[in-house]
Amino acid sequence: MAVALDVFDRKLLAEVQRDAHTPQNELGARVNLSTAAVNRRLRRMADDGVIDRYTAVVSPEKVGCPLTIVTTVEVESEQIDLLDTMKRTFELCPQIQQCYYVAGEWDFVLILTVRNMEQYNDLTRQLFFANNNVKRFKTLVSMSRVKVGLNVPVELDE
Amino acid sequence: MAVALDVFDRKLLAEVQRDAHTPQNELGARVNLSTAAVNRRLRRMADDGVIDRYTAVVSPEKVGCPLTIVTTVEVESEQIDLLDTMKRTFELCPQIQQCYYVAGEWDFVLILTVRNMEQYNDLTRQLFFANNNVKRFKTLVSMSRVKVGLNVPVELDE
DNA sequence: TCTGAAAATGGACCTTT
DNA sequence: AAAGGTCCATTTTCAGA
Repeated sequence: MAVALDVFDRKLLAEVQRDAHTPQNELGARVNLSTAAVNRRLRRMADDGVIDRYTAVVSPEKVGCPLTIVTTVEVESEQIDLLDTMKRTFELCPQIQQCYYVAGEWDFVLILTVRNMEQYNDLTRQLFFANNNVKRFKTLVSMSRVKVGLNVPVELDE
Repeated sequence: MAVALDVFDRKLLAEVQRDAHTPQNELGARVNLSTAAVNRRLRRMADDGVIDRYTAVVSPEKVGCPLTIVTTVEVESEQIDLLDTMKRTFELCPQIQQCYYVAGEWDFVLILTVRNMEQYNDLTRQLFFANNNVKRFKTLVSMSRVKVGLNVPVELDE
């Protein structure tokens, strides 16, 4: 599953996670590699799935979704097909940025981005109250997005 | 805080959140706009902070960080400077992808990406056990990353 | 919106290990 | 073979008319 990555690859990953718009010649200067080599490595990592995709990170506040909410969900039954339809529902809900199926006190952890409390309230009805398989859920309202990203740590030494 | 966005802007945001490497002429074709118009709109949204940054999404599994963990933390005291140093500590930890300061049963929700349980265990020592202001914390180990992203929902109608 | 210059990407080809 | 470098064609970005 994991892919062999040398120091150059890891440095490049750190750079493009920080800023994917850095031109390849600039990246080359930073990691000590020609533009062409940078190009090849980035392409290879994209082909290998090491780089999953490139994306624009949008500010939720600026587009009118200032409210971030973390919701934990406990299900009634962990029957496979019930879980699967539940996962699908969560995946399809645009306000759900992230959904983790977890072991522990809860079954799902959701990260939501919503316009306001009313919208969240509506969503709880659709997603939880209307779903027989939701035993209970807990809402944690974010007061501050202290750190937000999907950056994966990479070792830069050696 | 929020910025006025028309349908074109919102469609563009949806596109670049999906794939930031789509060329601007292609984007133009999709939303019915000239390349130059797309260029200007994207630049303006970046200048306005609507688009915060561009980033490469790296697969944690492929780089040897297959374990995602959600941790909730309750603090002893909510004294401002204690909270601030705590936030700073979380921000600086590379394995913490996300940190939300929340209202409710817990004070912080963390999303971590780690190599293995041992590394997580080490981190709990550093971050929680060594910190007097951590009253308790709970660990939820992710069995499946059902949906992962930072996509912000945008209305495409009208 | 169109046109064209500047910048960036990515392939061809040769060299090194 | 695998990976680097240089050079060149193509594509993409981006500003001026």
